[in-house]
Amino acid sequence: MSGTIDEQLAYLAKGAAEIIREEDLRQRLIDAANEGRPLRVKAGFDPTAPDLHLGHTVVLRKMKHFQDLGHTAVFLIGDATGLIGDPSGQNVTRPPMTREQIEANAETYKEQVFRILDPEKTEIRFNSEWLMPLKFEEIIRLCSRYTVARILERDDFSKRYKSGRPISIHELLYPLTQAYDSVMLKADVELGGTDQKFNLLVGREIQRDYGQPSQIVMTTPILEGLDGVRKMSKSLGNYIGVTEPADTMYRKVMQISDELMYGYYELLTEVSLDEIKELRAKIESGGQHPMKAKMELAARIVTDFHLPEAAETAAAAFRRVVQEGQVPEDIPTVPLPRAMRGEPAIRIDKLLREVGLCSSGAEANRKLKEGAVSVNGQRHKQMSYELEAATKILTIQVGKKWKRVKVKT
RNA sequence: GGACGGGUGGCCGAGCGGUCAAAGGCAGCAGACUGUAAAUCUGCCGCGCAACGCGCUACGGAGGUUCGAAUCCUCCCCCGUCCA
Repeated sequence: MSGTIDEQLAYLAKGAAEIIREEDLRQRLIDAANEGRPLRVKAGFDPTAPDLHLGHTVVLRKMKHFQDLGHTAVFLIGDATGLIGDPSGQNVTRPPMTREQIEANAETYKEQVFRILDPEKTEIRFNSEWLMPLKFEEIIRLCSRYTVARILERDDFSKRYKSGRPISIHELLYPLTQAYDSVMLKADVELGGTDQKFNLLVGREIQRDYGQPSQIVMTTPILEGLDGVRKMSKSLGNYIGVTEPADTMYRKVMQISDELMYGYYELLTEVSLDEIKELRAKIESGGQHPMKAKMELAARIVTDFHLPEAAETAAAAFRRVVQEGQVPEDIPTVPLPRAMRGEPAIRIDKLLREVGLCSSGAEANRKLKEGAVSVNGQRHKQMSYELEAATKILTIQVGKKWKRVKVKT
């Protein structure tokens, strides 16, 4: 543990949306220093999707900051609560997951978190450990400590209730179980996105009920997805996964709007707020091209999850493929479907479907008409394609998707 | 238990016997523009078929009425509201 308490506080507060309560955190840091005991900093993750994405990393980065000061990160995998599905921010009940799905997802989590967290100071836990053995009696006891009215205060619950959309009883249990996790883990601090605020606060009260000091709640801003409108999430498809290839990651970052770029700088890099403000001023006054700043951002993000040289390779690929419109390097090559071999002309619409460039023949047809299809660099609109005797490989492009088809061996 | 309202394409939502592959919006895809974008504009947006057409599948499920049903009837399933 290093630095004065004020310095530590400032370090931790940076990029946090809210700290409840900051005075408590100060005191807890002092206590930790005096007792020589690291704080237990909890953050829970639902294994509802197999991949972590940059949205998750906002919280993970904050955990890392605590680790930098010597504290312990408790990475909680909500395998038991995954059976409920966090209703936060949802307007519908989530379908529950199967045991197998959850376990598979939890496994991939483990591999991914250490791209950010320090394994030496991380504890990975599963809440099934204490939730599954819970006796009915104990569940009743837990439930008796909170009231329906208070649970319904939660924004999404009250909205759903008022608008006549269903809320299942088990969803009401979610905040309570999450709170119970904090009790079992003896959490000093719990981190989460601002949409988690309610759940995190319930933890404070339940801990008190169980005779523990209330955890400090720290929320981080919600990272917007690539569309710049909705929260980054796997199910919305507007995400960048931490295990995605460098090229893909780079390209996705470049696709965000200029406006969104500043938010990403703030939540996904260590660049300070002052520096970001400066960058913004420079761009708005015309002193710097926004694209350059975005490339810089893309490079930083790629570097966080890949080898340093990957960023350069990705940048080069981006320049070549997207900016210069050249053929990408890593196009998958597939053989010509058996049924189509030996013919002088190829039915391109069928081929697109067989090769997976289009999901149906009807779609392939539309794409042809729209002029989205190129064969060997030439836009092609006809259904059939006359093969020349010398042609061995067809390089086919449909919009952003590419494939090579081996016509002759 | 009773009364009422509802279940439509990935989502929201109109349609309430033929002209419905189903208005409109969102999301998505493609093209144009550009800085790669965003914004904007244009087109597409169930599947099959060498096709400006024909066929098939679709409006919670199963039957039925009708020349014809997303639209009417019956039963069932699911959801909501109010009363108890």
